[in-house]
Order: sequence, then C-alpha cells, then structure tokens
Amino acid sequence: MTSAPINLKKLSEMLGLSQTTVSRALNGFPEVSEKTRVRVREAAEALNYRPSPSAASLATGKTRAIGHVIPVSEHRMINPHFSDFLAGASEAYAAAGYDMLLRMANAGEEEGIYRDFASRRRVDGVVVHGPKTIEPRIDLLKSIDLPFVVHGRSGSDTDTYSWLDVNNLNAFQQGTQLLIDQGHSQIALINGLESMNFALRRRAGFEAALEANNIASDARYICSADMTETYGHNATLAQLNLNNPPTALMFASILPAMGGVRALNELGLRPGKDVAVITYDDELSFLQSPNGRDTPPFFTSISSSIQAAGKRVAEMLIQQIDDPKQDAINELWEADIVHGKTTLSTN
Amino acid sequence: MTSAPINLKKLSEMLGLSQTTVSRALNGFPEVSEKTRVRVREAAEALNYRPSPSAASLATGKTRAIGHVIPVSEHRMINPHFSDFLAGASEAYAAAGYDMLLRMANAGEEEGIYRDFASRRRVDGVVVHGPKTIEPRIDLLKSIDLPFVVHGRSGSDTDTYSWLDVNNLNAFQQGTQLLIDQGHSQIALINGLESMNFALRRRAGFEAALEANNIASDARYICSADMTETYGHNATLAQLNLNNPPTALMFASILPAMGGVRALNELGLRPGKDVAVITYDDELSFLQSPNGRDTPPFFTSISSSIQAAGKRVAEMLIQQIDDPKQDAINELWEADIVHGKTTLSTN
DNA sequence: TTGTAAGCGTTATCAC
DNA sequence: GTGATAACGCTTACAA
Repeated sequence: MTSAPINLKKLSEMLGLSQTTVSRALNGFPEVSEKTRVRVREAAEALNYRPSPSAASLATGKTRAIGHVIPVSEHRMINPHFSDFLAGASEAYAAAGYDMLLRMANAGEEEGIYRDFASRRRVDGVVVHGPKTIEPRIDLLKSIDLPFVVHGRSGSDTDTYSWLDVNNLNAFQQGTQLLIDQGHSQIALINGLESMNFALRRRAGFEAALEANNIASDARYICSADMTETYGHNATLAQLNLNNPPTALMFASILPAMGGVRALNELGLRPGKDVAVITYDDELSFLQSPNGRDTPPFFTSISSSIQAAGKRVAEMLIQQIDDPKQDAINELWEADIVHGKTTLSTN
Repeated sequence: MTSAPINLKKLSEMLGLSQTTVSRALNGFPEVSEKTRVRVREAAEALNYRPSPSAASLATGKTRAIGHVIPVSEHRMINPHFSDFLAGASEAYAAAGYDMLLRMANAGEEEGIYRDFASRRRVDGVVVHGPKTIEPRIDLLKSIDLPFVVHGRSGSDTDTYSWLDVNNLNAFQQGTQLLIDQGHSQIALINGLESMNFALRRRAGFEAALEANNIASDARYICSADMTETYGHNATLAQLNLNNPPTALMFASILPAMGGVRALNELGLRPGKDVAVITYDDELSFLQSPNGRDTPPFFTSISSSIQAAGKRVAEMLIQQIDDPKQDAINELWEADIVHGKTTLSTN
C-alpha cells in the first residue's frame, strides 16, 4: 500500500494556487511574493514533494545527468583509478543536483555509447576518460554537439576543447632528475600503455631528463602496458635480469610499483637501498590508511590527487552545460614530489 | 548546427502511419502486420530514431534505470571492490537495456539517497551494498516499496528479501582448517570492519575452525578495520611484535594481504616459509595481468569473483522489477580454495 | 504578483 | 490491423 506520490497538480490544489505559481515559487523565480514562496515551500516540504525528473526533463530538454563511459580493458580489467575519480566527481554533482550515469565500455564500444547518449538525450554532457594521442571521440562529441570535458588530453588541437590534465611531462622529468641527482644513470621506466596520451607525455619527460644530463636512453629500460600489480612485478623481474640492469626504477602508477617492490623483495633487494624506486601516485584512497598521510610515506613519488581532478572536471562540465557558448577551459596541474623511503633520504 | 532530433511524430508522418502504430511496431506488439513492422523498423533505423527516455518514463512510470549507492568511508576512502562489482552489473544492464545511476554516500547519507530515489521515482530499483548485521536500509526500502537486492546479507530476517552472498563462514572455516592442517595453531585474523555482516560471518568461520580443533581463540590475534593496504601492513607489524606472535596470517582481502606481505618483507620474513599467509580474494581485475591466471598464483586464497556476483545481482534485480510479486531470491555462493606460494605446497 | 493554456514525446485506452 | 485522443507531470509564453 503505497500512497500515490504527490505531484504539482495536487500540491497546487491544496494550496489554492495555480501550478504555475507553485512551480515558480519552488524554482526561485523573483516575481513570486515572499509570503507565497514561504507558504509553498513549507507545504512542499511537509508533503515531501519532489518534482518528477522525467517530466521536468521532457519540459526543459535538460536531464540534469552526466554520463561517464569507463573503458574496460582486456580480460575485463577495470582500472581502479576510476573509482576515485568518480568519488571526486560525485561531490560536484551532488552539490549541483546532477545525477551520474555510468556505462562500462569494452574497447571500441565508447563511440556507440556516446551516440546513444546523444540521440536519446540521455545526459546533458559526458566526461571523456583515458584520451589517446589521436582521439576520435573528441571529434565525434564535437560533431554530435554533446558537451564534454576530457580528463587528460589528446596529442593535438588541445585548445579546441576543455580538458584538465596533470603536467605529466614535467612530473616525469622532475622525477627522473631526482634519480639522476642521486647518482643514477641506468634508470628504467615501467610506463603505462603508450597508446594513452598521458603515458607518451611521461615518457617524453623521462627522456628529456636523460637528454638534459647527456645520458643515452636505452630502449631495453623502457616497457609499457596496462598498469596492474602483476605487470609491475613481471617487468621488474625482467629489468633486473638484464645484464647491466637498471639501478633505479620509475613506475607510472602505484599499483605496478607495489608489484615491483614485491619482485625486489623476492630477489632479496631492498627498495631505496639496493634499487631506487619512484612512482607516480594518484593518491588512491584505498591504499591509504586513515592516518596514512601522517606517517612517513613508503614510496618516493610524484603525486597528484585524482579525486580532486574528478571534482574539478565535473565542475568544469557543469559550468559548460550551464553556458554552452563559453570558451573552452584548459587546466594543467603540477604534481608534487613526495620524499619517501624508496630513494635516498634528502637530509 | 545540429538538426533537431527525430521523434515519433515526425517518423510516423514520414511513414504515413499513426504514432500509435509506429510505437506498437517498434515495441513488438503482436497485432501489427509483419509488413508494417519491417517498414517501420527500417525507417527508424535509417533515421536513427531513438525514443526519448524521459517521455517514455513519464508515460509508463518506469525509468529503466537502477541505482547504486556506494558507501564512502572516512577520509573519502572508496573501496576498490565496487568498481569490479559494477563492471559485472553493467553487463547485465547493457543486455537488458537499463542504465546505471551512481551515487557516493558518506556514512549515514544512504537512507536519504534512497528516499530521494523513491520520491522522485528516479530509478526502478537499487542494489544495497555493504549490509551491516542490523541493516535499517532493508526495512526502509521495504517500507518505501523500492525494489532492491542486497549484495551480502544482514544478520536476521534474511528470508524476507532477495540477496546474493558468498558463504563467508564456510570459506573462512575452510581456510583456517587448511592452516591448522599444516600445523599452525597460532593464527591471526586480519579482518574487515566488523560492523559489516560479512566480516562477522568470516570471524565466526575462523573461530569455528579453531574450536573444532580445540584451539583456544586468542583475542590478541584478531583485528578489524577498513581493508586497505596500509591497514594490512600495520596490522601485520603489530601481530609479529606480539610476544608469542602468530605463525600464520589470514586476511579478509587481498589489499591488506599485500600490505601484510610488504611488512613481512621489511621484517626479513618470507611469506609461505617463515609465516603462512592466506587471504580472501575477490578476484579484483586490476591485480591480475592478462595471463595472471596461467602462472601459479602468488597468494593461497579463498576466492570468489565479485564481478560475477555483480552480474548476477543485477540480473536478480531486473527480474524482480519485471515481476514484483515473485518470491525473494537467495543465493549463497561457495568460494574456491586456490593454492599459491604463501602456504606450504600441498603435493 | 498570479493564472491560463500550450507543449515536451511517449504510451495506453478506446474505437473502428 | 490501424487510428484518434487522452493521459503522464512538469515548464513557460502569454495574459491579466
């Protein structure tokens, strides 16, 4: 026995007002008298009235929903970075009264999903995750006129759309320089998938630092794959089995870095003593204990909060939806160097 | 320059049919002639017609959307198990034409979100994550008549609602027995938060095994917290600092288990040789390399796929939405024991 | 400051 | 087998 939900019509009848006035009062139109507004608000509150999103959407053409299309890698691998990004984004959505629509996409399915979103008018905008260097989704979204913000960026025309990215080149150049300053010249880069633009920029930063210090880059010291723990483990074993192995390892994410440390332990090598380790760190929440930030961190890292990025990207997108003709926004965030136990201490 | 999207009216005009007939043809009503249906389908396809979800929802009262309310722990910790669960669920939604609505909730916010979903008729049903032993959300959802399926279950009245759970008691009893069979009698349980019902059932299984083997349970050997890597690390250090420390460690999740192994390595102890380790494993995708399943696994574990659970829960919920008066479904899945390198080999 | 009425794009109830 | 027509619950000109 559920009582039929209250709607505008009933509410206005009970108040002896027209639906128009009630709607205006609730939506903050300036012309309605303060007295009426208060009366309406109180009644709505008391009766737990909530406007129907479907009806509102039909009337306005807006859905107040944002779509996120999350890529799923081979073997149904879903990158755990996304949950933190979404946690950040959802804060912005909650604040602005937006809903978040999630869709998982296997390789190649993304475009169809965007088209579906657009043709059904299911969402007011989308966040683009994991941009490649050449990113057809960007042109697609422009052409179907679906507002979007990219987390990261593509390799070209980056001033023609909104994005928020970390300065990956600079981050990895600085990280590499730190290792060089500690005397290393044989440095391995355990990179992410280089079809992803961020991985390419990281590699460029890595190589720029080597070059600036007149260190020849050695292709054997570079590898690239999806950033899993197991990958980091296997790649580290492979690196240390090279003749003339690297003396320092640089990881693209804390997950492979953890696998790398596991491998070092198996080999009886101490991270920070026998082999230097530095990793990019998205500050994934589930790796930190509540007081994780108080204790000295384990990894030396180049660090930037992916939750903060998620929140800001969501805000940028909402802003763009509210005012579609505003200019594209580009934000480039610098990462922080955090000194931990996996490199020489600096004092 | 976006052309106005095509709608039923335009489509039917172009076909020289009524909206009714076109709608019926597209929705598979039996009375429409095969000839008409084909003609309509082809035109719809050619013009890329997609019915408006808002309009359909307004007319039918159904949203074809499912809500997921994901709890966020202190310090914005978002449990990475959820992304794998959602990946599984999204498969079922894609197959059935449902959308997934996501909301992150801080402690205590869940109920308000469910109420909001219900009063705005935003979704047709919800998945309940992380049930506690006494779970007020279940009564709430019953009372507001919002269809739901629980992943896990509460401590009582479990036959009054639909749920899917792993047999956590049995899993941990078997895991503990395995350690006992290998000669251990000082076994630590690094458990999850015991406000969660699954953690309680795991502890019960652990204690049942001890009792069955006449081993006195030692409160010092049990700890409980949110399942982070850092927690596993710290808890392991604490355990091994006890006088009369445990000789075997049992972890509630692979994340603290990884932290535990890191701690063992720091102490110069070899997992599987100096200290036995066994962990529950949700088969999180991001910890596996593409060929992770081919190589001998690192951890000895009690294992059950959380992606598979997500898919099945979603299917159960859709089934329940389609036929609201069917009986509650309860599924109890048994976990698998997987022999890895962190206990004695069994051959 | 408030009200009337049209419209958003479907589905569903009748007729025919 | 097909077609008018009335909901569904809002927003928004346009009037008053």
